Amino acid sequence: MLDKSKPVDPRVIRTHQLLTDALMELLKEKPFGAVTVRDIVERATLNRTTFYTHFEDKYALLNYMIGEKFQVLLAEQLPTCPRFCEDHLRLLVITTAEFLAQFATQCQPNNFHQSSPPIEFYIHQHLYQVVCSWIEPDSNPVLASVISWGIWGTAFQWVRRKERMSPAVLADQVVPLIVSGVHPYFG
Amino acid sequence: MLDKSKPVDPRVIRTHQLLTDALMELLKEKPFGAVTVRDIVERATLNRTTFYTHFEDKYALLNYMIGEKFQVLLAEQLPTCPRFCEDHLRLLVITTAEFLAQFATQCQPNNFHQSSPPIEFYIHQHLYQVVCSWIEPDSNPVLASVISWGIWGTAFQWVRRKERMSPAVLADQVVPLIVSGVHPYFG
DNA sequence: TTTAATCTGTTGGTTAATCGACAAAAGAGG
DNA sequence: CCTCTTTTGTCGATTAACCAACAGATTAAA
Repeated sequence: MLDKSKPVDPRVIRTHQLLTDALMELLKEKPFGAVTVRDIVERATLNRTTFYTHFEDKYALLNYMIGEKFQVLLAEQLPTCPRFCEDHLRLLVITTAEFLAQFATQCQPNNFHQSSPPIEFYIHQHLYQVVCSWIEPDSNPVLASVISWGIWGTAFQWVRRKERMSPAVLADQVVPLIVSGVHPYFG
Repeated sequence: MLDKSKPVDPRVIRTHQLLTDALMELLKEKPFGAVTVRDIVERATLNRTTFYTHFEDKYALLNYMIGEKFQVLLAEQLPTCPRFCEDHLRLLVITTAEFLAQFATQCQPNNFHQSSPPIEFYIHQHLYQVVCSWIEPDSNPVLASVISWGIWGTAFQWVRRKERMSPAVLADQVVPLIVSGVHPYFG
């Protein structure tokens, strides 16, 4: 996004909604790589110029869309003021897994895994931001990376399996590892 | 409507759609008399000023909406080039009856019959225009009135009945009367 | 009746969306 | 390879949507 602050003008909100809705529809029909900016704006009944006043390119829109949808899911699952603890970490892992799974089913089966870069990559950035908001990222700049990539990678592999355990069971196995891993840093 | 010609600007098309969708939603919840312009624009996520650049008042919007929906239904039922004949007259009666019935079920049960003026009134204008497009209205200015009001009034009473015949049967009874009535004028 | 609140319709100034056009880059097919 | 087509990203000018504010009408309550 060109301007990261939350939009207030109702026209901007509507435009963002139209664009994300259009992209989501198109991802049900063809892989992200085959989607053009023209496709998106035609589906959204918007002018192509308007697209570029809001997003650099289609990758920026995809990133924005995933962030929005992930935030909505997080807001539903997490308490109002989440913090870095075992319970909330568990919910974060479950939500991430469910998000990837839900997204995979929404898109065409072959869409999800064959784009370059993989669509799943875009979720990590938002996951990282959540972890950063929980810990003090300046104290140890690597901490948030290890945690967020650990969660992301595990969920990434998990969602690709045909036979996979439930998100809750996955979280039960992941969280203790993270907690014991970061234990030295929290006494 | 302030400008009767079909809108071409995609923003105008979208605004019209948002307004009619909002009004239709509100009519499911409360009678038209209780719907304010503010209600409509809030539901449509539009500014109140924008409403007045397109419509005189809420009655004009209702009229426009009914016209649009009626036209869509007509386009589905009638052939591409309808004319004044028994077959197409029959389809017109059926479509009118079905439109009123469908509209009545879409709105709250008590909404439909207790507004002032009755919502049904707004359909006549569009019915009249269709009949005018079929005959030569200048030759006999009363002809279109008698036909359109005859169809409208019959459908109006028909839709208020608890136990009512099918639209097709209704048309079978109405059309012969019209045809024999206007027969002297068409030799 | 008076007061307070809401709805209506309008105005002028600001911001976003549209449009046509353009050059450059990327693909497709011969 | 070259040509034809499509896509991409950008530009300035036009139009529509937004917003705050206003006066007058309507309605509800005190």
